[in-house]
Formats: sequence, C-alpha cells, structure tokens
Amino acid sequence: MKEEFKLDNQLCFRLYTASRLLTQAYHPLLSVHGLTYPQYLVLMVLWESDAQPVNDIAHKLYLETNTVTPLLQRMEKEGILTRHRGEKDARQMIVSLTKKGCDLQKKLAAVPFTVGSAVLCGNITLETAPKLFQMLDDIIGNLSDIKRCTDKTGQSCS
Amino acid sequence: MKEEFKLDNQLCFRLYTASRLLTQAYHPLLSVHGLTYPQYLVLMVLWESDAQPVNDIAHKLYLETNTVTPLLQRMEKEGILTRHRGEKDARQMIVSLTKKGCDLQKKLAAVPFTVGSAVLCGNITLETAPKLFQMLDDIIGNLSDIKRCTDKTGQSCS
DNA sequence: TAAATTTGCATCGTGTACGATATAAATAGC
DNA sequence: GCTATTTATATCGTACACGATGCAAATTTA
Repeated sequence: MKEEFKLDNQLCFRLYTASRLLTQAYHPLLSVHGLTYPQYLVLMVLWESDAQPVNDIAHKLYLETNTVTPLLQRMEKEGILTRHRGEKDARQMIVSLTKKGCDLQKKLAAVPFTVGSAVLCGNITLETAPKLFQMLDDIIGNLSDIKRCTDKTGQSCS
Repeated sequence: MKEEFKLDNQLCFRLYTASRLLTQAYHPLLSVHGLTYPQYLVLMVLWESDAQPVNDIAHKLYLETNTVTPLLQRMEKEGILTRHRGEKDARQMIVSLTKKGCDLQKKLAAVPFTVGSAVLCGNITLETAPKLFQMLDDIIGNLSDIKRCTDKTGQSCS
C-alpha cells in the first residue's frame, strides 16, 4: 500500500484516539459536577454569550441539532439552563444559563489548567502547540467545507 | 483567562471536532458495505493479523472490551467474523475473519485514497503530515500512560 | 394572499464509548 | 490441593453522535 494511501490510518485513527483519551482526562474533573465533556462545551459557548438559540450553539460546536437538543434537555433537567421559545421567531428555542449554570464557571476554573498541564509533553509545548492548532483548524475547515457542500447538493462540489 | 489555561479549549475541542468530521467523511464510503468507522478499524487490525483475542484488538485500538465486545457481536451477526473460545485459555474469545471479512479488504481498497485526498489541504501536505502524526502520537502516548497509571492506583503517579 | 419551500427544532433508531459491575477461567500463595 | 486474587470477557445503564424523518413557524413565490 502506497504511503499516501495510509494517510487516513495515520490521521483519522490518531485523531479518534487522541480525542477519546483527552475527553477521558476531563471526566474526573467534570463528573464531580455532574457534567460530561459535550455539556462542558455547551457551557463554554453560553459563558461566552448567554441566551442563544439551539442552532447557534450547534453551529459553534459543529454538531447537529438532533445531538444538541437532547443534551440541552438533560442540562435543563439538571437545572443548569432554561429553554424558552423565541419572541421574534417562535421556531427558535432560546437557551439561557441559570444561576447554577453561571456559577459552574468559577467551580470549573481549574479544569483547563489541570488538563492543559497533562497534555504538555514531548513535542507538545506552548511553542509548538499553535502549529498543531493551525493544522487541526485546516482539517476542520476543509472537512466542514466539503460537508456543507455535499449536504446541499448530495454531490461533490470540487 | 491566561493563554495556557486555554490550551484545553484550543486542543481538545479541535481534536473532538476534527475526529468527528473525518469519521463523517468515511461514512458514505463505509456504509455502502454496511460498515461503521470503528468496525473498519477492527477490520484493519484483523487484516494485519487474523485470529486475535478480544483483548489484543481492544488494546491496539485503545478501547475497552466493553466497547469492543458488542461491536464484534454485531460484526459476527453480519457474517464478517467468527468468535470462538481459545483452546489454551478458555477465557479468551478468539476473533477470526470470515471469507466475507477478508474480501472486504479489496472492496475497500479505494477508501484510504479517497479520504486522504479529502484531507490534504492548506498546511496538511505529505510533507507536514508526519509532524502532525508525531504530535498526535505524543499526546496519545502521554495520555495513555497517565490513564494506565491512574487505572492501577486510583491516584496520580507523577 | 394562498401555496410551495425553507428553516428551526424535535423524535426515533442504531451504534458506539465508557464507568460500574458480574462471572468464569486461570494463576498465585500458602 | 485449596483458597484468594487476577484476568478475559460480557452485561447493564447512561450519554452522546448522527442519518432519517416529522412538524410547525417563517419566508418565498406565484
């Protein structure tokens, strides 16, 4: 098998594994507060800007609404956020943080530090990390472009 | 928030997103053969070396057996592989490819090429990709070390 | 403005992931 | 040789992911 044909194994499996292991590293830090990693992502989106429709949250996380909706419903049941119909557009469901959801920001302040220090190693340093981020951003940008394109037409757009 | 504290957002969310989007890129190529991406990973392990116990497959994929077992059961039901008790060790479940499982290797020969060419873009080239692989390997190695350590003791080992 | 289309969200079904737990076979210690 | 522990796998419960589909509100179009 030619080298370039192994690119997918080289890349996709590594991304898949690294993602799972890093999410597992978050688990003990988040579960004590009754949170999962995707729920933590939702909180970061809402801490950045409260009271957003489901669609905006989903887009920022590159997720579909059929993934985000049940996730938000669970968080609503936990009293972390509320969901109300939009006033301008009755189709929209506006998601807002409760006091409990806001307070979690302080309680989770140590999480990024803890996980960050666990990641730093070997070739991953504060100096080299930006290069890694840029390459991952390229992959994400490229694949989300391809996806958006095929979603519309059902065909390739190249 | 200090820069290094944002390392987790910078990294984990990117890995999570890139992994999901790349897996989605495999979907149309695999689903026509009734496969999922994790099932494709199992096939690659068995194509490399047939007739392995569940544990070996799980270790090579950095997965737990409680994830791999149902996955293998579904693949057995599809006639892709068989599962038999080990002769030396009756606890082991030896997983072997059927003819259908072997034949899939040829049918899926174009998959790595197709996905690989979809990934190549911007900063991701045949030249820069090895650097990315090395950084991901560092992350995986580091996190799996941490995990193995905490699994044993229930405490940090640093 | 009435009909057709689009948009925002939700429900459903299937397949992972994974922590917790169960069970039987193998091994260790005495 | 017999109990205690470890090991290999499996089961269970919960929470994503996501394709497929449904539905009502908004928008476009005729």
